[in-house]
Amino acid sequence: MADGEPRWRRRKTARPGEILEAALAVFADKGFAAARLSDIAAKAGVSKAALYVYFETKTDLFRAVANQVAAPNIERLRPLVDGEPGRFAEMMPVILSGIAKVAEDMPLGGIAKMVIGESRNFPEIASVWREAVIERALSMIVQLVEQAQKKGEVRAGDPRLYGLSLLGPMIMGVLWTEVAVPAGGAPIDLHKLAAQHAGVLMDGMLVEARR
Amino acid sequence: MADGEPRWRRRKTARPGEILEAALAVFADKGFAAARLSDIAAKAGVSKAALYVYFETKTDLFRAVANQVAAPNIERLRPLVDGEPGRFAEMMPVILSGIAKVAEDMPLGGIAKMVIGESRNFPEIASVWREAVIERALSMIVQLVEQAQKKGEVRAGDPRLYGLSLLGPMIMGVLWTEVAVPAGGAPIDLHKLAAQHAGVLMDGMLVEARR
Amino acid sequence: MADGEPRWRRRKTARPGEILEAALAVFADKGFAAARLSDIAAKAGVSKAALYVYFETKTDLFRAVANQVAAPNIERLRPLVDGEPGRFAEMMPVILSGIAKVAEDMPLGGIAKMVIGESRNFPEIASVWREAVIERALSMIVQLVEQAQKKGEVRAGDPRLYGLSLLGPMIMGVLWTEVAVPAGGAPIDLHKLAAQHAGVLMDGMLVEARR
Amino acid sequence: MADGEPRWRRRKTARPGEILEAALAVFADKGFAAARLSDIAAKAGVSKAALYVYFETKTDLFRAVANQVAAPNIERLRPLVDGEPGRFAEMMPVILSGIAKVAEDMPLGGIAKMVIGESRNFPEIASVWREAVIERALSMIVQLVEQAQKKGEVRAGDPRLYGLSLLGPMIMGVLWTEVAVPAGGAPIDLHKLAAQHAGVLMDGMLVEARR
DNA sequence: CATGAATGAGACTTCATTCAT
DNA sequence: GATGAATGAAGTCTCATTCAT
Repeated sequence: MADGEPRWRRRKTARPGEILEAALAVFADKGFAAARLSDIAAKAGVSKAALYVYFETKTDLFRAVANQVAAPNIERLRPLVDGEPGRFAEMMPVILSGIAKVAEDMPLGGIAKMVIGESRNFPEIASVWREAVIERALSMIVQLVEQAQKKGEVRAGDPRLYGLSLLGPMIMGVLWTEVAVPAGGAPIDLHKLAAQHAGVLMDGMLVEARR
Repeated sequence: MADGEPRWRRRKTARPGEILEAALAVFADKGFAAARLSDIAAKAGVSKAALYVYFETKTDLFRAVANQVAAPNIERLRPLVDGEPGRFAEMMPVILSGIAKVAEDMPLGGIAKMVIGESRNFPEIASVWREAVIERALSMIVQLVEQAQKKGEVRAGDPRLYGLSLLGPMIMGVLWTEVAVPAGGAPIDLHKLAAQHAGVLMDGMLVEARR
Repeated sequence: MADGEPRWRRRKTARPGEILEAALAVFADKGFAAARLSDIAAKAGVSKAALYVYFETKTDLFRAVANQVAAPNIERLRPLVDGEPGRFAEMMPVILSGIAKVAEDMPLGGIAKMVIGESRNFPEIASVWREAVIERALSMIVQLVEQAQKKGEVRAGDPRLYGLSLLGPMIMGVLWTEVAVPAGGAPIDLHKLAAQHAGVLMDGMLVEARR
Repeated sequence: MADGEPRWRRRKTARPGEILEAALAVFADKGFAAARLSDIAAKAGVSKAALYVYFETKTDLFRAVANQVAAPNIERLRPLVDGEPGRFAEMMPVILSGIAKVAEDMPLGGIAKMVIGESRNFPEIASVWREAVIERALSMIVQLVEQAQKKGEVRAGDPRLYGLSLLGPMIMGVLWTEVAVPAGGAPIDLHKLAAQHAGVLMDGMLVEARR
């Protein structure tokens, strides 16, 4: 023991990332107030005191998590609308299934739950998320809709509300998966939802009877 | 002090209701963990100890709020689908604007936020809400869709997913109003959303160009 | 209901007695601090508030119980030594089996436990019991011993310490029954103890061999 | 404040012991329910929260005190009967004065009071003490008596009851010192009691007159 | 007299945060 | 940088006590 080899050496620089990861998991699971720093520390494999080396307060850590995790979300969204915008009818399924795919890769539901649940207690975080993620996604869609309307592809109507028609079911699907399924609800296949919903957006639910 | 105001006057049966009301407001605002019994007591105009006359623990009170508040929700839903189910195309706008109306009358957004935020910490409450409210609403819609499909009014497709297409935007609208608007987002007119979304559901967003 | 016969009428005067009885049971069982007024009230079949009709505070009630219950104890002791004091050797078994008999008729163990346990918190009660019961009993015995010593029946020695030799095992027996038996100890027959201990007091334990 | 005294200094391994010591004092004095954690903390020179670093609950702390303090008691008893058991008549005074000595070194009275007072509220503790201390002491004596009876030194009779005859006065003496003396009773010299009681046990109280 | 309803004071307990090492 | 030990502040809950009826 005395002059032996240390059993392992810490990956110094990795620490903050590991902590953020652990914190995201716990915050997303429990919410801000119910999350215990001791749980986060344990999950990150460090002492409670170590958290304070990197983050000044619990609130700070929460902010960091929320913001840190917002960035990659935005990046994921960009490719969905970048480049030559094709015909609207062709874009929609791509966008919707893109969202379904993103939801597979990151704990989108947990994050949404966290942001929704703490929106009053941390207005700034709700702000950040609204501005950095939701609003950006929405505005991309609004843009697409407006362009499509100009080209005569999409009917007249408030583009923003069209955005909700478009996104709403996907978000509900994500929340359902996060909230209702653990409570005994039947699981939903987000990709099928994306596909069918794209159909609704294009042709409506009705068979013939217009008007 | 002598022959002054009595320190408190009994309002017997009213008390528990007043407490539940206050508790709903605070829980919906802050979430379970961040809600302080002193806030609830103050808002209800009683002492902290009085809460314990009617509810055994904070958890109990939360449960009572969540359950108590579930019942009227169900009642509100019933008229939306009762009676002769007319043509699907005529029902949809009614249902959607019905939801918009309900959202005006009760703090639907706050409740949703509360239930979503505490779903992991109180799985039973998520269960109750899923079963008593969401699932019930969804199944009413699923039923309508199935009937309409039989009559040839609605295209083939998973009725449950159609339900999400139908409800999703309204729920997103409600959450937007609760979460994003206080964080600086532009308000949404739920009735306009209902109307326009009904159009989407009927005819789709596209002008002519099918596929 | 309006002008009917009341279903039962309360035995007004009995109330305080019933309360004291209930209080004795609970105090003896739990001790002062751990005893809940609600338990006492329930056991007495009255409301908590009713206790305050007869006793000003919990402390008051405790005092009343301790004192009220001290009196009959003293009365029970009197016959044990009253009248012509016979020969000491004949008195001892009578006294000891008298104690055993008293222990059968009243919750002597519970009371002892109560007084012992609360002696620091209620010095006055320890005082009352010491003076009114223990000291009195002891002094009666001391007196007997002194008389017997004068008559040459009993050896020289501190009469007070003789008193402890005499009483100690009976008290230990009572405490054993109250404390150790519920905790799994083998029960003791107090009458047999009284008889055998009387033998010890008279002849000692040894066979012949006087050192 | 700058370069002043550190607010607290760690004494690592010492802490739990110091806390137990303080807790013993307070519990023995007040009983479980009436003991305040703040008193214990103050007496131990730590914050209330520090108690929770070492003990999960007040109950836990109480248990630890009762058990921790039982062990040394047992050790103290062992030498009293170990080794060649001499003649019974010679052992008795040794045992009794041994008890008197133990009572000088540790707060035997306080502990007894505590255990007796909380026996109903903490049956397990009464069990531990009965089994680990009382029963053990008693059985040692019972053994001695039985051996002595075989050798013809001690009269026939229930050895267990002889045990009570032997121990009872010492225990009463200890309780007297703890309970009655602070309430105004005349102090007792436990060593004198031991000596005189040993005489009683050997020869009885009577001068000549047998029977 | 009796009580259901209400409360103030205070207890135990938790937890984010800090300090000496 | 990292941590075990410690704590202050605050929260939930209990309970003796009071008040209007």
